[in-house]
Amino acid sequence: MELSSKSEYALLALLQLADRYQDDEPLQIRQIAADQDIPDRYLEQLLATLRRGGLVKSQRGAKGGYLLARSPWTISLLDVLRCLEGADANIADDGGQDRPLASAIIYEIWVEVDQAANDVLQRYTLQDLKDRRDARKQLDLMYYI
Amino acid sequence: MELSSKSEYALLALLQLADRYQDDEPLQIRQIAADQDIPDRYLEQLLATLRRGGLVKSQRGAKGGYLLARSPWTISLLDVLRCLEGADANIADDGGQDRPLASAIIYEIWVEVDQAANDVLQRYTLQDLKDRRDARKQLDLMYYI
DNA sequence: ACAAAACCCAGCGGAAAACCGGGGTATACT
DNA sequence: AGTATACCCCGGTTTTCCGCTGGGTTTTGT
Repeated sequence: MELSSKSEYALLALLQLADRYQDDEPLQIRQIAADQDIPDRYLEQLLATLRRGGLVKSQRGAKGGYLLARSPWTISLLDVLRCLEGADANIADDGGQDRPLASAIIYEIWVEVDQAANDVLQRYTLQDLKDRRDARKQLDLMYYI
Repeated sequence: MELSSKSEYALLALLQLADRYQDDEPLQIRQIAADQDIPDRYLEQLLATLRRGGLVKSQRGAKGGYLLARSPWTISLLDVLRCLEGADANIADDGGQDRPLASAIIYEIWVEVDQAANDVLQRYTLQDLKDRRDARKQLDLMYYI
Protein backbone atom coordinates (compact mmCIF):
# COMPACT_ATOMS: atom_id res chain seq x y z
CA MET A 1 0.00 0.00 0.00
CA GLU A 2 1.49 3.24 -1.16
CA LEU A 3 0.73 6.77 -0.13
CA SER A 4 0.04 8.21 -3.55
CA SER A 5 -1.32 11.69 -4.06
CA LYS A 6 -4.49 9.97 -5.08
CA SER A 7 -4.86 8.37 -1.66
CA GLU A 8 -3.91 11.52 0.15
CA TYR A 9 -6.32 13.66 -1.84
CA ALA A 10 -9.15 11.25 -1.18
CA LEU A 11 -8.45 11.16 2.53
CA LEU A 12 -8.22 14.93 2.78
CA ALA A 13 -11.52 15.31 0.99
CA LEU A 14 -13.22 12.70 3.13
CA LEU A 15 -11.83 14.34 6.23
CA GLN A 16 -13.35 17.64 5.25
CA LEU A 17 -16.65 15.96 4.52
CA ALA A 18 -16.47 14.25 7.89
CA ASP A 19 -16.21 17.66 9.53
CA ARG A 20 -19.70 18.55 8.51
CA TYR A 21 -21.22 15.13 8.71
CA GLN A 22 -23.81 16.37 11.27
CA ASP A 23 -25.63 18.95 9.19
CA ASP A 24 -26.31 17.66 5.78
CA GLU A 25 -25.23 20.66 3.87
CA PRO A 26 -23.41 19.24 0.89
CA LEU A 27 -19.90 20.40 0.06
CA GLN A 28 -18.93 21.35 -3.47
CA ILE A 29 -15.96 19.97 -5.32
CA ARG A 30 -14.75 23.49 -5.95
CA GLN A 31 -14.78 24.24 -2.26
CA ILE A 32 -12.90 21.12 -1.23
CA ALA A 33 -10.40 21.50 -4.03
CA ALA A 34 -9.69 25.07 -3.03
CA ASP A 35 -9.41 24.32 0.69
CA GLN A 36 -7.23 21.27 0.31
CA ASP A 37 -5.29 22.53 -2.67
CA ILE A 38 -6.24 19.70 -4.99
CA PRO A 39 -6.73 20.04 -8.76
CA ASP A 40 -10.51 20.17 -9.00
CA ARG A 41 -10.96 18.11 -12.13
CA TYR A 42 -8.88 15.35 -10.61
CA LEU A 43 -10.77 15.50 -7.33
CA GLU A 44 -13.96 15.09 -9.30
CA GLN A 45 -12.74 11.72 -10.54
CA LEU A 46 -11.79 10.60 -7.07
CA LEU A 47 -15.12 11.59 -5.58
CA ALA A 48 -16.88 9.74 -8.36
CA THR A 49 -14.91 6.65 -7.44
CA LEU A 50 -15.70 7.08 -3.78
CA ARG A 51 -19.35 7.47 -4.64
CA ARG A 52 -19.42 4.24 -6.61
CA GLY A 53 -17.70 2.62 -3.65
CA GLY A 54 -20.50 3.80 -1.40
CA LEU A 55 -18.33 5.95 0.84
CA VAL A 56 -19.83 9.22 -0.30
CA LYS A 57 -23.14 10.33 -1.73
CA SER A 58 -23.77 13.20 -4.07
CA GLN A 59 -26.53 15.69 -4.67
CA ARG A 60 -26.82 17.04 -8.17
CA GLY A 61 -27.93 20.42 -9.38
CA ALA A 62 -27.59 23.86 -7.90
CA LYS A 63 -26.69 23.86 -4.22
CA GLY A 64 -25.55 20.31 -4.74
CA GLY A 65 -22.31 18.71 -3.71
CA TYR A 66 -21.05 15.75 -1.73
CA LEU A 67 -21.79 14.23 1.65
CA LEU A 68 -20.33 11.38 3.58
CA ALA A 69 -22.51 8.33 2.98
CA ARG A 70 -21.83 6.71 6.35
CA SER A 71 -20.66 7.88 9.73
CA PRO A 72 -16.95 8.67 10.05
CA TRP A 73 -16.67 5.97 12.71
CA THR A 74 -17.55 3.28 10.21
CA ILE A 75 -15.10 4.20 7.47
CA SER A 76 -11.63 2.75 7.88
CA LEU A 77 -8.63 3.91 5.94
CA LEU A 78 -8.49 0.45 4.44
CA ASP A 79 -12.00 0.94 3.11
CA VAL A 80 -10.89 4.10 1.39
CA LEU A 81 -7.76 2.65 -0.19
CA ARG A 82 -9.48 -0.51 -1.30
CA CYS A 83 -12.17 1.57 -2.92
CA LEU A 84 -9.58 3.57 -4.82
CA GLU A 85 -7.43 0.73 -6.00
CA GLY A 86 -10.38 -1.52 -6.64
CA ALA A 87 -11.53 1.05 -9.19
CA ASP A 88 -8.36 0.65 -11.21
CA ALA A 89 -9.66 -2.84 -11.91
CA ASN A 90 -6.45 -4.79 -11.74
CA ILE A 91 -7.22 -7.27 -14.44
CA ALA A 92 -5.68 -10.69 -13.90
CA ASP A 93 -4.23 -10.49 -10.41
CA ASP A 94 -2.50 -13.80 -10.78
CA GLY A 95 -2.48 -14.60 -7.09
CA GLY A 96 1.01 -16.02 -7.27
CA GLN A 97 0.27 -19.26 -9.07
CA ASP A 98 2.58 -21.14 -11.36
CA ARG A 99 5.79 -19.44 -10.36
CA PRO A 100 9.15 -21.01 -9.88
CA LEU A 101 9.40 -22.18 -6.29
CA ALA A 102 11.67 -19.43 -5.01
CA SER A 103 9.44 -16.76 -6.46
CA ALA A 104 6.41 -18.36 -4.90
CA ILE A 105 8.04 -18.24 -1.48
CA ILE A 106 8.87 -14.58 -1.90
CA TYR A 107 5.33 -13.91 -2.96
CA GLU A 108 4.04 -15.60 0.18
CA ILE A 109 6.12 -13.35 2.35
CA TRP A 110 4.68 -10.35 0.59
CA VAL A 111 1.20 -11.52 1.37
CA GLU A 112 2.21 -11.39 5.02
CA VAL A 113 3.65 -7.92 4.62
CA ASP A 114 0.49 -6.72 2.97
CA GLN A 115 -1.55 -8.24 5.72
CA ALA A 116 0.44 -6.42 8.37
CA ALA A 117 0.00 -3.11 6.58
CA ASN A 118 -3.71 -3.68 6.12
CA ASP A 119 -4.14 -4.49 9.78
CA VAL A 120 -2.92 -1.04 10.67
CA LEU A 121 -5.08 0.64 8.05
CA GLN A 122 -8.06 -1.33 9.23
CA ARG A 123 -7.67 0.02 12.75
CA TYR A 124 -7.97 3.69 11.80
CA THR A 125 -11.26 5.31 10.90
CA LEU A 126 -11.93 8.75 9.48
CA GLN A 127 -13.11 9.74 12.94
CA ASP A 128 -9.76 8.69 14.41
CA LEU A 129 -8.02 10.92 11.90
CA LYS A 130 -10.33 13.78 12.69
CA ASP A 131 -9.84 13.40 16.42
CA ARG A 132 -6.14 13.20 16.07
CA ARG A 133 -6.00 16.27 13.90
CA ASP A 134 -8.17 18.28 16.28
CA ALA A 135 -6.14 17.24 19.29
CA ARG A 136 -3.01 18.35 17.49
CA LYS A 137 -4.62 21.64 16.64
CA GLN A 138 -5.32 22.31 20.31
CA LEU A 139 -1.78 21.39 21.21
CA ASP A 140 -0.35 23.80 18.66
CA LEU A 141 -2.49 26.57 20.05
CA MET A 142 -1.19 25.96 23.55
CA TYR A 143 2.39 26.23 22.40
CA TYR A 144 1.52 29.41 20.61
CA ILE A 145 0.31 31.09 23.82
CA MET B 1 7.21 -1.37 0.48
CA GLU B 2 6.34 -2.76 -2.88
CA LEU B 3 7.18 -6.07 -4.45
CA SER B 4 8.71 -4.76 -7.64
CA SER B 5 10.53 -6.97 -10.09
CA LYS B 6 13.62 -5.20 -8.87
CA SER B 7 13.11 -6.50 -5.34
CA GLU B 8 12.19 -9.93 -6.54
CA TYR B 9 15.20 -10.18 -8.84
CA ALA B 10 17.53 -9.09 -6.09
CA LEU B 11 16.11 -11.62 -3.66
CA LEU B 12 16.29 -14.43 -6.19
CA ALA B 13 19.90 -13.61 -6.93
CA LEU B 14 20.82 -13.39 -3.26
CA LEU B 15 19.05 -16.66 -2.63
CA GLN B 16 21.13 -18.37 -5.25
CA LEU B 17 24.27 -16.84 -3.83
CA ALA B 18 23.21 -18.04 -0.40
CA ASP B 19 23.04 -21.57 -1.75
CA ARG B 20 26.76 -21.67 -2.29
CA TYR B 21 27.79 -19.49 0.59
CA GLN B 22 29.97 -22.29 2.01
CA ASP B 23 32.49 -22.68 -0.78
CA ASP B 24 33.70 -19.38 -2.05
CA GLU B 25 33.38 -20.11 -5.69
CA PRO B 26 32.02 -16.86 -7.08
CA LEU B 27 28.90 -16.93 -9.24
CA GLN B 28 28.75 -14.98 -12.49
CA ILE B 29 26.02 -12.56 -13.43
CA ARG B 30 25.41 -14.51 -16.61
CA GLN B 31 24.86 -17.68 -14.65
CA ILE B 32 22.43 -16.18 -12.17
CA ALA B 33 20.58 -14.32 -14.89
CA ALA B 34 20.15 -17.52 -16.87
CA ASP B 35 19.07 -19.62 -13.89
CA GLN B 36 16.61 -17.12 -12.50
CA ASP B 37 15.46 -15.81 -15.84
CA ILE B 38 16.49 -12.21 -15.22
CA PRO B 39 17.75 -9.81 -17.90
CA ASP B 40 21.46 -9.92 -17.31
CA ARG B 41 22.25 -6.26 -17.91
CA TYR B 42 19.62 -5.29 -15.40
CA LEU B 43 20.84 -7.80 -12.86
CA GLU B 44 24.25 -6.26 -13.22
CA GLN B 45 22.92 -2.96 -11.91
CA LEU B 46 21.18 -4.61 -9.02
CA LEU B 47 24.26 -6.52 -7.95
CA ALA B 48 26.27 -3.31 -8.15
CA THR B 49 23.80 -1.72 -5.79
CA LEU B 50 23.90 -4.66 -3.44
CA ARG B 51 27.67 -4.50 -3.47
CA ARG B 52 27.72 -0.83 -2.52
CA GLY B 53 25.28 -1.71 0.21
CA GLY B 54 27.69 -4.29 1.55
CA LEU B 55 25.41 -7.27 1.07
CA VAL B 56 27.51 -8.84 -1.65
CA LYS B 57 31.14 -8.78 -2.64
CA SER B 58 32.58 -9.14 -6.09
CA GLN B 59 35.68 -10.54 -7.67
CA ARG B 60 36.75 -8.91 -10.90
CA GLY B 61 38.45 -10.39 -13.90
CA ALA B 62 38.24 -13.83 -15.42
CA LYS B 63 36.81 -16.50 -13.12
CA GLY B 64 35.34 -13.65 -11.15
CA GLY B 65 31.79 -13.17 -10.01
CA TYR B 66 29.78 -12.47 -6.91
CA LEU B 67 29.65 -13.86 -3.41
CA LEU B 68 27.48 -13.15 -0.43
CA ALA B 69 29.35 -10.72 1.81
CA ARG B 70 27.81 -11.94 5.06
CA SER B 71 26.15 -15.10 6.23
CA PRO B 72 22.57 -15.69 5.07
CA TRP B 73 21.47 -15.67 8.69
CA THR B 74 22.49 -12.05 9.11
CA ILE B 75 20.76 -10.61 6.05
CA SER B 76 17.13 -9.69 6.56
CA LEU B 77 14.73 -8.94 3.76
CA LEU B 78 14.50 -5.44 5.14
CA ASP B 79 18.25 -5.05 4.69
CA VAL B 80 17.87 -5.97 1.06
CA LEU B 81 14.96 -3.66 0.31
CA ARG B 82 16.48 -0.76 2.15
CA CYS B 83 19.65 -1.21 0.19
CA LEU B 84 17.75 -1.13 -3.08
CA GLU B 85 15.55 1.83 -2.38
CA GLY B 86 18.28 3.72 -0.61
CA ALA B 87 20.20 3.57 -3.87
CA ASP B 88 17.49 5.42 -5.75
CA ALA B 89 18.59 8.33 -3.58
CA ASN B 90 15.25 9.91 -3.02
CA ILE B 91 16.50 13.43 -3.00
CA ALA B 92 14.71 15.58 -0.48
CA ASP B 93 12.66 12.98 1.34
CA ASP B 94 10.91 15.72 3.19
CA GLY B 95 10.07 13.58 6.19
CA GLY B 96 6.63 15.10 6.37
CA GLN B 97 7.57 18.54 7.58
CA ASP B 98 5.74 21.75 6.83
CA ARG B 99 2.54 20.22 5.62
CA PRO B 100 -0.92 21.36 6.37
CA LEU B 101 -2.02 19.70 9.57
CA ALA B 102 -4.35 17.13 8.03
CA SER B 103 -1.67 16.00 5.60
CA ALA B 104 0.80 15.69 8.42
CA ILE B 105 -1.56 13.41 10.33
CA ILE B 106 -2.05 11.21 7.29
CA TYR B 107 1.67 11.06 6.85
CA GLU B 108 2.09 9.94 10.45
CA ILE B 109 -0.28 7.07 9.90
CA TRP B 110 1.74 6.01 6.91
CA VAL B 111 4.83 5.92 9.02
CA GLU B 112 3.03 3.43 11.22
CA VAL B 113 1.99 1.37 8.23
CA ASP B 114 5.52 1.32 6.97
CA GLN B 115 6.72 0.31 10.39
CA ALA B 116 4.34 -2.63 10.49
CA ALA B 117 5.51 -3.79 7.09
CA ASN B 118 9.13 -3.38 8.05
CA ASP B 119 8.64 -5.40 11.21
CA VAL B 120 7.63 -8.37 9.11
CA LEU B 121 10.48 -7.90 6.67
CA GLN B 122 12.92 -7.57 9.53
CA ARG B 123 11.95 -10.97 10.87
CA TYR B 124 12.86 -12.89 7.72
CA THR B 125 16.44 -13.59 6.72
CA LEU B 126 17.81 -15.05 3.51
CA GLN B 127 18.38 -18.25 5.41
CA ASP B 128 14.70 -18.35 6.39
CA LEU B 129 13.77 -18.02 2.76
CA LYS B 130 16.19 -20.75 1.77
CA ASP B 131 14.92 -23.11 4.47
CA ARG B 132 11.35 -22.48 3.55
CA ARG B 133 12.03 -23.07 -0.10
CA ASP B 134 13.89 -26.31 0.58
CA ALA B 135 11.19 -27.57 2.90
CA ARG B 136 8.62 -26.90 0.21
CA LYS B 137 10.74 -28.70 -2.32
CA GLN B 138 10.76 -31.82 -0.17
CA LEU B 139 7.04 -31.59 0.30
CA ASP B 140 6.43 -31.37 -3.43
CA LEU B 141 8.56 -34.45 -3.97
CA MET B 142 6.50 -36.43 -1.47
CA TYR B 143 3.29 -35.57 -3.26
CA TYR B 144 4.86 -36.58 -6.52
CA ILE B 145 5.51 -40.13 -5.30
C1' DA C 1 48.55 -11.19 -25.40
C1' DC C 2 44.09 -12.63 -25.04
C1' DA C 3 39.77 -13.71 -23.22
C1' DA C 4 36.55 -13.44 -19.49
C1' DA C 5 34.52 -11.25 -16.31
C1' DA C 6 33.00 -7.07 -13.38
C1' DC C 7 32.44 -1.97 -13.71
C1' DC C 8 30.42 2.58 -15.07
C1' DC C 9 27.50 5.85 -17.41
C1' DA C 10 23.93 7.10 -20.13
C1' DG C 11 19.70 6.78 -22.48
C1' DC C 12 15.32 4.64 -24.33
C1' DG C 13 10.45 2.78 -24.33
C1' DG C 14 6.26 1.74 -22.48
C1' DA C 15 3.03 1.86 -18.83
C1' DA C 16 0.99 3.96 -15.11
C1' DA C 17 -0.05 8.18 -12.45
C1' DA C 18 -1.65 12.80 -12.48
C1' DC C 19 -4.06 16.06 -14.64
C1' DC C 20 -7.22 18.68 -18.28
C1' DG C 21 -11.43 19.54 -21.46
C1' DG C 22 -15.89 19.25 -23.53
C1' DG C 23 -20.36 18.20 -23.74
C1' DG C 24 -24.36 16.30 -21.12
C1' DT C 25 -27.85 16.05 -17.35
C1' DA C 26 -30.14 16.69 -13.04
C1' DT C 27 -31.69 20.01 -9.54
C1' DA C 28 -32.77 24.34 -7.12
C1' DC C 29 -33.91 28.97 -7.02
C1' DT C 30 -36.48 32.87 -9.00
C1' DA D 1 -40.59 27.98 -17.24
C1' DG D 2 -36.05 29.45 -17.40
C1' DT D 3 -31.53 29.77 -15.92
C1' DA D 4 -27.65 29.07 -13.19
C1' DT D 5 -25.25 25.70 -10.63
C1' DA D 6 -22.90 21.61 -9.97
C1' DC D 7 -22.54 16.75 -10.69
C1' DC D 8 -21.70 13.15 -14.58
C1' DC D 9 -19.23 10.71 -18.23
C1' DC D 10 -15.51 9.81 -21.18
C1' DG D 11 -11.74 10.67 -23.42
C1' DG D 12 -7.09 12.95 -24.24
C1' DT D 13 -2.63 14.86 -22.67
C1' DT D 14 1.29 15.39 -19.80
C1' DT D 15 4.60 13.73 -16.63
C1' DT D 16 6.94 10.52 -14.06
C1' DC D 17 9.06 6.23 -13.20
C1' DC D 18 10.40 1.37 -13.87
C1' DG D 19 12.44 -2.03 -16.41
C1' DC D 20 15.72 -2.69 -19.68
C1' DT D 21 19.60 -2.00 -23.17
C1' DG D 22 24.22 -0.40 -25.23
C1' DG D 23 28.97 1.13 -25.45
C1' DG D 24 33.10 1.45 -23.58
C1' DT D 25 36.62 0.65 -19.55
C1' DT D 26 39.14 -1.93 -16.09
C1' DT D 27 40.69 -5.91 -13.84
C1' DT D 28 42.16 -10.72 -13.63
C1' DG D 29 43.32 -15.51 -14.93
C1' DT D 30 45.69 -18.51 -18.51
